[in-house]
Amino acid sequence: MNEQADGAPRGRSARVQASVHTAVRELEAEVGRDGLTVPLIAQRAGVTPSTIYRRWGDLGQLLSDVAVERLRPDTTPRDHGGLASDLTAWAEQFLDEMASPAGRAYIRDALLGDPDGSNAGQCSAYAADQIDVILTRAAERGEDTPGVETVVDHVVAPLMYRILFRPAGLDAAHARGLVARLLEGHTAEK
Amino acid sequence: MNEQADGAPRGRSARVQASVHTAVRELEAEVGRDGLTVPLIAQRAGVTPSTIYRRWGDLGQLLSDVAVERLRPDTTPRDHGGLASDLTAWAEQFLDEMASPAGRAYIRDALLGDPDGSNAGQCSAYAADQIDVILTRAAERGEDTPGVETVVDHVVAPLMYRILFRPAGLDAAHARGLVARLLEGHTAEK
DNA sequence: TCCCCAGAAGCAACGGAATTGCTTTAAGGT
DNA sequence: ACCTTAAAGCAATTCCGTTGCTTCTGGGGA
Repeated sequence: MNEQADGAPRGRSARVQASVHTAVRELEAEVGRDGLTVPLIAQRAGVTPSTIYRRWGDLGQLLSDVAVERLRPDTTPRDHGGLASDLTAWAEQFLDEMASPAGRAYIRDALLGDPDGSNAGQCSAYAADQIDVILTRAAERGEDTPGVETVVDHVVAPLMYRILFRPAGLDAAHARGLVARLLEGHTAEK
Repeated sequence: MNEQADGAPRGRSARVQASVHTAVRELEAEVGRDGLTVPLIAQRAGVTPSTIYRRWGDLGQLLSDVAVERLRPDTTPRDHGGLASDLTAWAEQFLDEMASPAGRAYIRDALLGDPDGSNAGQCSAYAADQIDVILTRAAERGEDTPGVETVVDHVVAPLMYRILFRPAGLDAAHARGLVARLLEGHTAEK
């Protein structure tokens, strides 16, 4: 016996996982990030604390899971008709989402409760996937494109580094400059 | 009444701070990063737990302090006679120290228990200072140099991003490539 | 020199989070 | 329809985190 066609997924485990995740999101909005506690989340989710400890280990890893879920892009990058404008728009949006207080908090949580680095890797993969879409589209147009790794190194990494280590003096202009420099450099060395 | 000329600094506060820091370092080596706990550290340091909680807030912030202390560079960058070799050597050493398991743990701790971002800023400042020394030296030789911000964006940031988000496939060759690309790009667009 | 005062550490008690052995229930396969 | 296995519930225990109050250190002023 399985579930219907709606969102409710298979089995008790999945139900628990879903209710815990939504409990985290709800409580995060209600009591704030620092008011979160495992017993509190458990109560809201209609679950015993030990269940959470056994499945996630501790609060940090649970928050890390939820954070990664929230950092997943919900749309594919818009098509602006050219590589430069596609990348620029994407970088600006990326910066917007990640540099906000909420975005920074999610990044921190994701890195924090992540012993083996798999959650952080997932975040990086999200960005790489988005960039890959943009680059593939550009290549199909016949444009000359840098590699995904190059874009990650010279656009994503600088933005993320500044978000984490030097929040001051980071704006859309800087993001645009990074993209511009990347494309100049790429076509120049071609 | 003050202290003698040796390392023991002024007053009870400083003595406590020192003994707590050394207790953290000792216990980190003995019981491992995950075995650390405030009461344990307090006992080793000959201090009551409440003292630590009042001074540092929680374990995370204490570890963040200790981590930043360890991430401070202990030497000025070696002079290899040219900007390219200076930067390359520095990048390789930076990667070596930061990408090791111990280095990654310190970076994580420094970022983690750092509500206002001042510790992370300090880490970034360490790297920027080192780079500034190299660039200034190059400028005095009459070499054409990029700005510190540019080096941070295109060498430090990519390395740090990969350390944090994508530990796999990161080696000295990649660090060298980043420096090479930076200097090409810089002279090319001049 | 002595005393006083502000700040920091010690002490102790309490609330609640984290952990664990055992039991119970649900899901899926035979 | 049963049986097996994995996951959740339950309950008890430990000890971490927190706080009000007391005690002590050490620097500055009378």
